Amino acid sequence: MSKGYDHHAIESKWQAYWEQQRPFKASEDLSKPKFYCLDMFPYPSGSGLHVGHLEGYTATDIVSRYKRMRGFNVLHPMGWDAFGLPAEQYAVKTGIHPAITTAENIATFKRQMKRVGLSYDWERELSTTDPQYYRWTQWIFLKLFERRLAYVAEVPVNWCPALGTVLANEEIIDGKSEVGGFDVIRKPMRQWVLKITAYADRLLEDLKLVDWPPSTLEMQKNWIGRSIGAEVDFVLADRKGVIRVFTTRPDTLFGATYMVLAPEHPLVDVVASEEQKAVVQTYRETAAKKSDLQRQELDKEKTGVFTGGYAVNPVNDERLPIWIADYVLMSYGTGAIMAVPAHDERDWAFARRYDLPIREVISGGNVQQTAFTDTDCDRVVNSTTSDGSFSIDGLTPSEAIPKITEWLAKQGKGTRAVNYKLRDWLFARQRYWGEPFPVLWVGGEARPLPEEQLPLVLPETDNFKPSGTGESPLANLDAWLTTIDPATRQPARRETNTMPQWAGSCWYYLRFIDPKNSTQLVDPIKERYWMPVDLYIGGSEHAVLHLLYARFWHKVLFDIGVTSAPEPFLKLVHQGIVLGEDNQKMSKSRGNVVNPDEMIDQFGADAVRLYEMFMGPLEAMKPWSTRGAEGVTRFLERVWRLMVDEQGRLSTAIVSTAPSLDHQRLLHHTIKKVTEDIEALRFNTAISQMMIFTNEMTKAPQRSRSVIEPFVLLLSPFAPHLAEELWGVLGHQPSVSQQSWPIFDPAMTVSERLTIPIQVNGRLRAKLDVAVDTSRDAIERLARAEAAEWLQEKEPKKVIYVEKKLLNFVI
RNA sequence: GCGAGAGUGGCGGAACUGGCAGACGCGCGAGACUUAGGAUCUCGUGGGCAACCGUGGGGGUUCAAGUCCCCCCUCUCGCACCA
Repeated sequence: MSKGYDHHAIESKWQAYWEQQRPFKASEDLSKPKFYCLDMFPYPSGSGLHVGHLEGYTATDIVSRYKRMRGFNVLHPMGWDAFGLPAEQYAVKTGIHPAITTAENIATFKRQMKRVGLSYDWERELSTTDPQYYRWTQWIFLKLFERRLAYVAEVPVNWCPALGTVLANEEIIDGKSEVGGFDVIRKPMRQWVLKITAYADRLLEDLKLVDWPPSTLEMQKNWIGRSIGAEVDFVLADRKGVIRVFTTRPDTLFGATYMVLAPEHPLVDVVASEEQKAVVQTYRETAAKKSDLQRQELDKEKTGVFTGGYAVNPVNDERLPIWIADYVLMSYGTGAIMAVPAHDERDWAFARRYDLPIREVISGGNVQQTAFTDTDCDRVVNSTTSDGSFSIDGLTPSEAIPKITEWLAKQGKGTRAVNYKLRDWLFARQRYWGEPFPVLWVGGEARPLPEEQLPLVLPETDNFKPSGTGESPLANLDAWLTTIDPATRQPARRETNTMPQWAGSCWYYLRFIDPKNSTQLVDPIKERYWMPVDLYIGGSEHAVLHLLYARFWHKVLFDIGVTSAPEPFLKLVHQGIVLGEDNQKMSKSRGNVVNPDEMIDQFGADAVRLYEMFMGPLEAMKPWSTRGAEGVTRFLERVWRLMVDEQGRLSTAIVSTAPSLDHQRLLHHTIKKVTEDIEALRFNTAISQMMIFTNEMTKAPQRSRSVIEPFVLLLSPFAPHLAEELWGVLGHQPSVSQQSWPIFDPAMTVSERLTIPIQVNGRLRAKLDVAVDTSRDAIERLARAEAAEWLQEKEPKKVIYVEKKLLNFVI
């Protein structure tokens, strides 16, 4: 049997070498240029690594290996986002402590990552569940609390009376509990909330500083949902009180014909007349029973009832009937609107249904037929006060908006206002497997735990079932629960909520910089050196929440001087979803899941890495193809045979003599292409070029070392095990990772002959093979001869010559 | 409905600022070496007999359009009564 390319032997050999030599450690020498290359760290689930994970991890690994060879000090770490619901649910079912499950899963993930040859600096490994880590998560919470960015509010939770527990959104399917299928209702409970809205403007503004995919930027902007308009006060007609509304269209104020309060609005009771009280009450109760899902149902006919009350339009003193309707949400703006049916689709539909007047105040549409919402080209009409002292008639809406806003402000009836869709962040979970809050309750007041008492360690228990009161399982642990407040020496009860999974992932990139620091979250000198993250790769499912929460915490940490850069992640890329061979999403039920371990057994880690990158553009969604993996395996075998003979020795085709000019050019072109493609994360085309190189060299009976050796280096970030082995076969000491990245000579990337396509009227008619320095005249003369058949002896009207590119006769 | 991205051979996909459409790989076909080939190597492979036709469809700009402009269709992702 011949000694072919044995990926099993080669890969385990070099993995053992890396394990021992640790060549991927980030250096503490802070004088070198740095590159921080980060993956979104995974939740270590029971099912192990997925080929989708591997796509992103391979991409960052190639960049990291490449950057090291370019002389950068590279920080490429990995850790575990290990708190979370699945381990806890498993514990409830089996009684096995989540810490045990988590440790096992981490071991699996780590083993798989090492098998793929990912060049992480494992000395920086961290887990969010480690008290030495979550000590600092708790510390950040104390800072948020100190700055009044963490507060307690009554917030509705998903309460399942049958199960006696609070449920996470993920545990509810179609309004029923996932377990048992019981009803779930909304019930207000005391909750910790983080004031992310205080950072809304900066979170929006600073998106200008980052290089992120447009869709992700857009999603963040929409989530923050900033809109500029005015708040306007409408005085109640027959009672004391004021309804304040938010509107983005104060220019349509003269067109308001009724008002709407959200059913939960506190003024409803004040406004409702005696005769209407009963209907109003019924409507409110129906609305309250509806789930969010039902209330948001599309195409639903709008409903509402008249309250019997009236308010006064501040611009014309008109009496406007006040309605309640569930199309107005208590959670946005002021929970009340002025309705302008002529120029708002929702108000128009509602007015039609309940026969309310529609008054046109912007010309250009037919408001009896449909709402006219354009603001670009048309004019304001019917908008002058009865005494004529104020008018916006004749202006365009965009001119009218500032004018009327200013006027309202002068009259004390309104003000310019900015509104956000972004809500404060509900930060508490009624769970065991999360970070405990460093908070004590003393006489109904929340008191922070002193910093010296951190970490507040999650207490041991074997009962992971919920307490039955809606509190977390921690409420069952009396010995842990009751304590003494160190400040006042009074009896205290610990906070029983834990933090959501997002908490640990909000700042882990900072801890990788200085993972063992026991006195600080991160050393400021190291932080200034390493931050921001230069390249961050992970799934687009985190486009909003994780990335928004992390940016929020980062900005708070920036404000207290822990971080030095305004934004944490400079460049962000989402790897595309890897579909099954059937072009469907991979799922156990479809049976189309590709197991990375099996693929590595069959083809080897290098082939799997290479195929992951060769499938297509990193960001695109694309199907897995085992045939395709075979294809790149053939490529690696060809590379092997380029240098190694059948006895496993250096091939006699490898020579020390100078290469041909063609081979030199091919090499330099390949260096250029691979280098530029890695920089632009176009790994698929980099691999194509290496295939072209290999195909050419396979044909050559003599392969010069001076072209083969640089090629092995180019291949090394992609197929590191094979590259190390070949480097050894070529007679060099390990490791390729210590070699410098090859440099191309621009002079060598241009060839001495050119093919000039000859067109007649833009159609390709001939091709000319000429020396690069052939003059235009000479080319044209040759071209006329070549294209004579098509020119038909006519003199072309025009001859277009693009330098070294093309020649086109126009006849 | 709104927003973002995308539509190229039998398949995955190339084509940097408008300049040879289909690189590279898969699949397929032929040949070579072989007792043998599901190994390896070489050659071929968008359609059409041809003139020609071809980058979702229809217009346009240009000497020249996958690439730029206008209209439309389809798919993916996100948001969805946000006043």
